[in-house]
Amino acid sequence: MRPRKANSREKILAAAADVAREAGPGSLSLEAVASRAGVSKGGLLYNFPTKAKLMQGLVENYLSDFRKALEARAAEAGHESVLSAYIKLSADDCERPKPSATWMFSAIAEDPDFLTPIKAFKHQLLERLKGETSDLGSLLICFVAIEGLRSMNLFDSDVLSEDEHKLLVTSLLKIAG
Amino acid sequence: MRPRKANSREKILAAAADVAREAGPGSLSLEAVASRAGVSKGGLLYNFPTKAKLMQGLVENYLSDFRKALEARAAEAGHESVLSAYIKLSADDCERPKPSATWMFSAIAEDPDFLTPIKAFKHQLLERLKGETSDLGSLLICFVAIEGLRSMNLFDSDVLSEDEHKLLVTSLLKIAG
DNA sequence: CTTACTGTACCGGCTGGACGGTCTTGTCAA
DNA sequence: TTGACAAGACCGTCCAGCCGGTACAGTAAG
Repeated sequence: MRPRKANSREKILAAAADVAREAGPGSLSLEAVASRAGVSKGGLLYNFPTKAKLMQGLVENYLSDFRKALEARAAEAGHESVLSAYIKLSADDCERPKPSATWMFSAIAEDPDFLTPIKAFKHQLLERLKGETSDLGSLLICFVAIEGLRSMNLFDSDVLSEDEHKLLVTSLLKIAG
Repeated sequence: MRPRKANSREKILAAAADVAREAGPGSLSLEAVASRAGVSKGGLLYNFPTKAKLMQGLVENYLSDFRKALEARAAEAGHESVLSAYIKLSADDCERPKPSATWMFSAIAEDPDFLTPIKAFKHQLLERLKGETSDLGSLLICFVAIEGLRSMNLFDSDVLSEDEHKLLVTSLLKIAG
């Protein structure tokens, strides 16, 4: 069974994301995270014995959230394809003004391999989408375009206005079929 | 004998990119760069008085190379638009198996603001492309798709096969008009 | 030609601070 | 009492930036 105060883990994960976002990915230290989470360093190290484990936790948390969100969207009525669900989900994710996954940069700095599960997931997702359509060209465009949207959000590049963002999404949904 | 006329600056810049790529963005230390460049720490600090200056140098070097390459492509015969030149340039850049700009992660870790010039350039580029076409929707798709391609290359995500890469590029060129 | 001076390019040891991880010492619920 | 969990002082390591040197090129007076 999980510890009695199971919320410490999640608080720490959230705190880590906050610190990376607000203080910069290079300032993600154990002390900063602990302090932000309202926990001592020892407490943090108890939940995540190593910084690597913390990064891993961040990645796993991110992936499970992503999976859930995508499944929820895909199950909604009005989506004729997983691709359109993916597009809409990503559009919403990237509409939030502030990037939420800056911690990825910290993880990469620590060890680029931390992102392997995410790459694997993306690959898996693309395979799934391939089975859904016969127009591979359009699928690839949509897939890469979403990747671009997400990366622009991650890098905090606000080169697209709100109107452009909306136009982009409707255009993508159109060619997605 | 030490090369008296050696252009250490460029050697250092190249070495920094190499170190970030091979040892990981988190291992970009001044000593590592100096050693890789065949220069002492003091020599490095002589050319770049601060780590921040080194990052800045990396960004400026990257941008000037990018500008030159784009202008060269655009000037080539057979390009009816800057957009198609941009697409082809990016396709070629991303075909190289190894990411070449991993140092960006180091720069972000140091201070996210280092990438501001790059964002500005991208914004400027988009404005330029806007003046070229009347189909804003297609332009936006191409633009973010390229962004996606580049980010996938940067993250070393090889989710697309070679054939898929080619199909994507031809599809993009088609909707680019 | 030679000696003395000046500025440039580079060297490498040092240090102060930050950070990850360990260890000892609590604390509190059952 | 006990054992899961938390606290934070402490230690070893790493690194950016500093500083006092070295080597050499140019110049120009003697």
